Amino acid sequence: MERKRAKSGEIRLTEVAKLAGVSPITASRFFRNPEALSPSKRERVASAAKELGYVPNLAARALASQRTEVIGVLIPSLTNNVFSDVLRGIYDASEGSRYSIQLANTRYSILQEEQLLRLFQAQKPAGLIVTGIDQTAESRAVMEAMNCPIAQIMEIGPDPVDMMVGFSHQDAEFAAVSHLVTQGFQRIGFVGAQMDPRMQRRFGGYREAMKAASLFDPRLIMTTSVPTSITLGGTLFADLLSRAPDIDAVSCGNDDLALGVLFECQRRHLSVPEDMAIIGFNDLEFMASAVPPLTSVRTNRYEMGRSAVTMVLAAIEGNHPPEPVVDLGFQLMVRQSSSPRRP
Amino acid sequence: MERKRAKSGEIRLTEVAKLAGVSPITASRFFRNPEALSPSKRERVASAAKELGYVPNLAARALASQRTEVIGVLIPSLTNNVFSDVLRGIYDASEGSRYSIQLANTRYSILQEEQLLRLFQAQKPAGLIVTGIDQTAESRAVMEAMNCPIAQIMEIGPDPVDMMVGFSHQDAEFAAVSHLVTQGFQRIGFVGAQMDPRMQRRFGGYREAMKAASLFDPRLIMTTSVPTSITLGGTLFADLLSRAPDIDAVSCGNDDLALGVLFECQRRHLSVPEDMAIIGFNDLEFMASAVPPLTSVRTNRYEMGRSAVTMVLAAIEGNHPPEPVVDLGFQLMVRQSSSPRRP
DNA sequence: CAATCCGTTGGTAGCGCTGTCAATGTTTGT
DNA sequence: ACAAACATTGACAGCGCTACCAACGGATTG
Repeated sequence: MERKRAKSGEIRLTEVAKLAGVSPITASRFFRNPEALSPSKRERVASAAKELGYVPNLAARALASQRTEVIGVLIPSLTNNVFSDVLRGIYDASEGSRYSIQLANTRYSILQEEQLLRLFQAQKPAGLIVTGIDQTAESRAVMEAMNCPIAQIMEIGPDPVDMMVGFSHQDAEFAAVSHLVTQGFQRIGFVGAQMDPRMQRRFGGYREAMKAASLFDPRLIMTTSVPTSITLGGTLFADLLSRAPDIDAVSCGNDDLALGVLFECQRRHLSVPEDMAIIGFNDLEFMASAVPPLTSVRTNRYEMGRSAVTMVLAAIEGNHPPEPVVDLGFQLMVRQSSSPRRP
Repeated sequence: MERKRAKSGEIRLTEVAKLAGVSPITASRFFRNPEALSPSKRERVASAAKELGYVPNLAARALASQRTEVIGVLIPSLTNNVFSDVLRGIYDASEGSRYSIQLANTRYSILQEEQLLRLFQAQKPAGLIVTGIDQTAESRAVMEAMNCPIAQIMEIGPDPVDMMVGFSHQDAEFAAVSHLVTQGFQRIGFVGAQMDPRMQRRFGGYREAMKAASLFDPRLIMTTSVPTSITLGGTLFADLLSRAPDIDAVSCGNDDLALGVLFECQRRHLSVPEDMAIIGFNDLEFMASAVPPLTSVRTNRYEMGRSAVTMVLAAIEGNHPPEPVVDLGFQLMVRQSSSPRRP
């Protein structure tokens, strides 16, 4: 008995080939590299596929070719606005390519990351994008064994697994705090939440800038490992104020915290920046439209996602970028909330 | 010559089986249904797999079993905070199950949705979650042909493709506007952006509530198809004010717009709610901590994502829920921004 | 005019796993 | 004690596609 449309009711490549009057392998080539066919056959296969409504079986393709067309992406949070921009860049850049994105959420846990990495291993992705540079030794080992291009994003540092796209959080925060110092502020507080590695590096930037200006005082620091939120910004700022009532500025580890601080200032009738200067980090959309507009450090999040995918895609094609570490930098967006202190 | 670790350097199931001294099929069963093995063999296979560091080949599994362990998810935006909550629910609920999430972004385009749906078709997902109820006829046909559980989320309506989890945007907005009416406001404006189907239904709720109170006036409406943002809220509100300077309240199609309106009020030194009441939609985190706290309609976004996955998972196991349409409702969160109008 | 090359096409043989069904032991009921 | 029911295991035959290599014809070359 002829074997035909055996189990599944799906159209197979063989059917298409038969209708087009070519061998299955020629039909197969049509879907992967149409230029290799003569125009006449190309035409025939195309119309046969359309007529039958053929949909290639990805599992069979992956099994036969020993590779997938999936790029794995590991991010630490789905809630944080920062990552939605990165993701948008990632999805945008992957569009049009044959590759699809497989997203996983580590929830800021390097152990979860390790586990997810092993899960990805089973999929043999064509490429990988991971957040940050603080993987466990085990995670690094898995990545190195994975034999596919890997981009670490959000930060840059020495010793990339493969490629990196990011910027120096420490330098960026250093610039932010130095700006406040230049504007004449002296008692500059720091408010931080979540305290993931990037937040810690930003805190490092704050510390170095304060020390460089001989203004460092541990009482000016208010951090927590609680996940960040706007409300939390207000709470932390309130705590900070009760400990150090003489602060004249706050550098916030991110923009959500900064907005929370602004609201708390409004609640206490502290004018910004006259009574309290505020600076945020990331330059989310609301920073410019807040009242007063809030100074922040713009980070190129969308571009980071885009570049990471572009680099991974190029590497898959064999074109590893000459320089594996790309620094996307940052821009200090000076706004009213950090206007110079009155003399 | 013996065929062994043929092309790829990967460990195969056969190797594990050999080391464990069982047949490949028994080893296979170990990974899918360990309870079916006798304790001794289970033990042997487990240790053999561990020793060799075996990772199952998902493509081969999918090909042989004619199904995948992927749940496809279609959402219209990665930027909108609303969807990050839904996504969090989706990812949280899928964790622990064997299923992984495949996310795709339609960018509010039903044509893009159609295309992505066809792309998903090729993957034969085990389940599908799509946003909204306004698919094209073509999309519906693809979904119906897909032969897997499908949940439509965010909204509810008649004629589900399979299952639905959501709430009535029209009823929710109706409740919001009725609340403003009850509080004594008369010239209630509406500000809307993006104008996707859900925003349009919310607008419908506004219109009905205003008509019911004999307060409807087309000059009170300011909408645009431009994607939503906080800044846009301010702009639209400014436009609205110049057209209808006598408005005493604004109902915003979402919270971002509401925050933009609040900022614009602050800029113009309009007190909220004395000069202008504000009400938002979704109850994002910042609504409660704004100054003054902003009234909003809480929607159960996280729960929506969770339920959708739970229902799809159950349906995959053959337990379709008795009631295919689940209404998660909404709660009016009354805060200071809609305090009663002075007599 | 033969030798060589290239572009195009097809045949064969798996890729690694699981569905099906039969075979084997093992317990239960009467 | 014997049949019947159950639990456990294995053999076989693909799942739909592509890598690899060979074959073919026509164009190009010396």
